[in-house]
Amino acid sequence: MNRHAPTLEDVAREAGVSRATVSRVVNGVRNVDPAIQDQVRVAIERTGYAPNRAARSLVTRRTGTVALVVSGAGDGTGDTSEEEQNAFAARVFADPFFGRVVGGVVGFLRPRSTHPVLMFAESPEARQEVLRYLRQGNADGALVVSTHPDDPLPALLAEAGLPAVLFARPVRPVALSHVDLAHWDGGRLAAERLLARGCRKVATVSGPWAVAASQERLAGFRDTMARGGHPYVPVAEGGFTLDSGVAAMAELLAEHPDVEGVFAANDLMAQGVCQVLRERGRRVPDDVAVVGFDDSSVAATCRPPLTSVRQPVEDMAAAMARLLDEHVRGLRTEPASVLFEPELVVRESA
Amino acid sequence: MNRHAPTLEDVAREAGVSRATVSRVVNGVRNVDPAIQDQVRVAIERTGYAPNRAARSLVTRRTGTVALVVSGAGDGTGDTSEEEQNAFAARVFADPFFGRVVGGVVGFLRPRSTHPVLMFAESPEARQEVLRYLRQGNADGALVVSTHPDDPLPALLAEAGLPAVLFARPVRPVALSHVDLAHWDGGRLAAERLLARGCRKVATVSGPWAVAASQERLAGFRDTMARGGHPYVPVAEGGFTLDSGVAAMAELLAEHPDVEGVFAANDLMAQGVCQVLRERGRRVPDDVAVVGFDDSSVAATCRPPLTSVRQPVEDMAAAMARLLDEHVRGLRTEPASVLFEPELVVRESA
DNA sequence: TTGAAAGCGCTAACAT
DNA sequence: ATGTTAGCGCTTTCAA
Repeated sequence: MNRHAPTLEDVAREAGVSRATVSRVVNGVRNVDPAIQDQVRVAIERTGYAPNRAARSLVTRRTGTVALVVSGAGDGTGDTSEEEQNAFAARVFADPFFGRVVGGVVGFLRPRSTHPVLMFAESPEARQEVLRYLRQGNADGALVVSTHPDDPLPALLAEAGLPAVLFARPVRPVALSHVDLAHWDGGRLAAERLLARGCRKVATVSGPWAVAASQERLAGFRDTMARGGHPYVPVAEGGFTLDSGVAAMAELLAEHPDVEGVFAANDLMAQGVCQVLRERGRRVPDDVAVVGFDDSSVAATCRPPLTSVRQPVEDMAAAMARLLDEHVRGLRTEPASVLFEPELVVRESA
Repeated sequence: MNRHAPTLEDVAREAGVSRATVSRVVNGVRNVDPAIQDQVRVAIERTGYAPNRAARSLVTRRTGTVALVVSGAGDGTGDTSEEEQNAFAARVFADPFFGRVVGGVVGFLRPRSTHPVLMFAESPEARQEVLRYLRQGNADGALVVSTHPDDPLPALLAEAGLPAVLFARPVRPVALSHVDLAHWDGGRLAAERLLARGCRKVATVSGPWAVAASQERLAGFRDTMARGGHPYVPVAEGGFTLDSGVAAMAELLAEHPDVEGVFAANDLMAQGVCQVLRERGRRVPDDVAVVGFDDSSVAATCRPPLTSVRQPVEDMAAAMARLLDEHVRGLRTEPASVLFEPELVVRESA
């Protein structure tokens, strides 16, 4: 028994036609006699033929694969051990946000029979590896989710002329398409909710200063609070992690023990906020109302469940994949930016 | 300016040698004059050459890619909408276990310049897609993590003669390599800890009956408790989720309000156990000691931090990747099974 | 509408 | 030690 996978040639022989005709049928090109199409299809069935990806890719110069890159800003000063990389992967997956990104990307790609290659780019070597990978034609382009504002990868990608789409607008402009959220509006929604509940003393745990989204959420929140008659809003900076939320809330509570409402710039930090509040004997939402951001899975599992500003991450991720697809297929040549609107999801915490 | 990527031919011309020589240098084959090696390397540098993956793959019949498949047991009776798929992805990523698997896999793969393609196989169509993908030569093999004991994918893979390695021994034997944990010993470790703390009334929240690992953990726990003089241990079945842990503990507490120690078959459920306990006014560990399983990230973030039976998931995942690599390279022809030992990690909950 | 034939860029015999 | 050459399986002009 020959363990060789059947080729176009085999199918052609079986169907009594030429390779070219089989190719046309396989690729759904018109101009093929319906009767012959059937013959070919039967032959394909009988031989168990599956087109060879490498051969096809060699001539079409397309791979039907995209890289999904989770990118940091490691500068290579630390060691790039396997340990460190594991830690990076663990951190990434610990954030429920990323699972939603994957869900959205896969949702778009799968109907097109393509699947994402997962790459981490947290060090200079890892970034070079991403570039090498794309240049070798392992994938047609990259979907990049940066975990850090100083991430150099987008610029490298743009420079190399490799198709890529970013999640969130990069701090320094880069000639790449991206999707983003109207963060200012998200901050506004949080403020409106707290205002509507009658909270007078409010505080906020922001994301890292360096992240543009943090600033916009904060601005939207503050501007709206000011317009509502509360010009001063104490802020503590967090790092989008549970621990940083805990620390920030402890700090806030020390200086403003009379706080009645808190807006945390993501759900993970909001969870930390709730923990601290409970430990200090404050009830949520009776004593202190808490609004989170993202509407991630922790929003639902948190005690109490979090009222949160929903970021339609799945839709945004799917949009990234669509943009990349358009770029790769040459349907789109100029970088585009797609903006999504947030939405308030009311649960128990506020 | 020609936007064509440089080929071997270009490098050869630049270096004044033949394509074959350049190929040898690129692939690190000996028998090449050191001086010429340098010439070639310079030429590669100057041209910015990167080997074309498709062309290489076409002749070597290897892709340097592996599929990382997260597999369920969907039977296609429900709708396989994008929504459902998103939900599956979200559920998978909500479990910190999976992040560790990815970390371990990437840790092994990356030094070899290969990267995993992420696939979900929760429906019959998705499973066929995995088979198709592998048969087309998109990847050399699959690393399969099943979320359900009745997962039909392993058998399909084995039948098709596609290289694959499983996480955990499948319920019905399949001719594929796998890695696994000595679950019985894990249950024993949990029991020993509770026994050592002097807990007399203990209960356990098990994993789903259908999962072999659940039964083994339970058996190890019960046998050891019995040997320690506690032949009867109440059990409530959980589903490895936070909610199921909450429900199971509520049930247990209703029937056994005097419980002093609880072993939950994973950390997520242990977290649910702690939540219920706290809500019912029981302090952990003072009133009730709780031991989790996995030592996942929630073990550390849980309040209180969980004492847990550590499963070396990263190492196990890396071992999967290694096994697959050996199978693909033909270094290993018979299915193998690699067993790992658990370890107790003591924190505050017990 | 169909077939013949020329490559895509690379590796691996084989020849030198 | 190096070069020559024959494909790998597919798509795609170009003819018929």
